[in-house]
Amino acid sequence: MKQQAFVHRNLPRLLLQAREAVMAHTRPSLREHGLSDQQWRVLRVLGEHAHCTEGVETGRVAKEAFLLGPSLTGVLTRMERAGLIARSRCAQDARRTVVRATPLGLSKVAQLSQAIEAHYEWMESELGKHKLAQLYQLLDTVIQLETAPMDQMDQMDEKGEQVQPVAEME
Amino acid sequence: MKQQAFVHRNLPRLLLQAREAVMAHTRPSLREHGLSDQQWRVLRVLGEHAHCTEGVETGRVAKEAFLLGPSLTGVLTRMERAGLIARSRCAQDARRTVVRATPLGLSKVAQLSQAIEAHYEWMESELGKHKLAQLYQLLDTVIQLETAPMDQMDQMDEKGEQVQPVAEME
DNA sequence: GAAATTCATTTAACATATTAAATAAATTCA
DNA sequence: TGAATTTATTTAATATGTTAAATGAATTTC
Repeated sequence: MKQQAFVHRNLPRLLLQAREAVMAHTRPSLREHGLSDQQWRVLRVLGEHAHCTEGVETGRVAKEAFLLGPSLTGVLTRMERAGLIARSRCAQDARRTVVRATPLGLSKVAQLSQAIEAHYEWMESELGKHKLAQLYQLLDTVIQLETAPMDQMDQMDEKGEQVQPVAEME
Repeated sequence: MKQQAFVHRNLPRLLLQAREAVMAHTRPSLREHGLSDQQWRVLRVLGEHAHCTEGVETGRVAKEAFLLGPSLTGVLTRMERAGLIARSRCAQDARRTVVRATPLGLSKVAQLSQAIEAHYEWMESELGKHKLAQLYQLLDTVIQLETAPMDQMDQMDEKGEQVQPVAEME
């Protein structure tokens, strides 16, 4: 008889598939603008901090774009080469690097934001506002549950650091 | 006033975070066994087809492990070097390569399956059976919705091929 | 105030992802 | 049958992910 090692669904795989399914919609638009997924994530973060005229520290960008430092370094190098962003040293603390989007980068944020927002409207109409909100909440719950569970408190440092990504690629 | 480009949550980011949060639990066990995320996905697939004594075609492995062909080639090379799997040519169709897990690989599947199953039990007890099932269903719905939407039928080939991953990296 | 420590980022080495092109075998068709 | 096409996989080139180590600057400590 057939062995049945797993009685549950494969949750990481489901989450990955769902992410890919959603991104499959957005990706063509990104590519038309010559952006990789990661470059878009960085641009989006910079757009959210467009009021910071001095720029955003790379550490913050990494956290909010969900990228690891070494990955971000390469991404920023290519984005700088493409004229999407500009890097400079932080005046107060010379250890830090600050990044800001160029006008070209900002214009891409504006255009793509609109397209992506339209996609959300479509999802909402197809899926229903309630179900989408329900999904958001369930994901929040899972993240919270797995990120700081009781039986792992001892493994956490005092600051309750966020778990950083360990898997991804484009 | 502050610009508010996005009124919705960032769904791809939420899905990525949730996946990372879940994997953060499993990953230490994988690493103890010297496995990368991708290697585990391959082993899990092979474990699910352990009754196929001849092995599984790499095309099928790629689909079920959610890896692209070129990535799988490298992963299998390293897994073969580590003694986890064995490759051979398909007798019927010499274009195909078939893979099977070695006893070492199978033993890792058995051990890790148990640990992962325990994790699901824990999640179920923390989150509730109902909510977990609800999450599964919502993810299925999103995947189905985004994978074969009405306004994109023209972009699909006749066979309704599954969307393959475009983003990831361990 | 100089040595030790901490902190932010980058570099280095290797694994994986992505796209396009190349190989090689099977199938179709003239 | 033999050329053209299709199918399965690999190779190649480049981008990103991951870990550890290195670099450089700020902070602490004595």
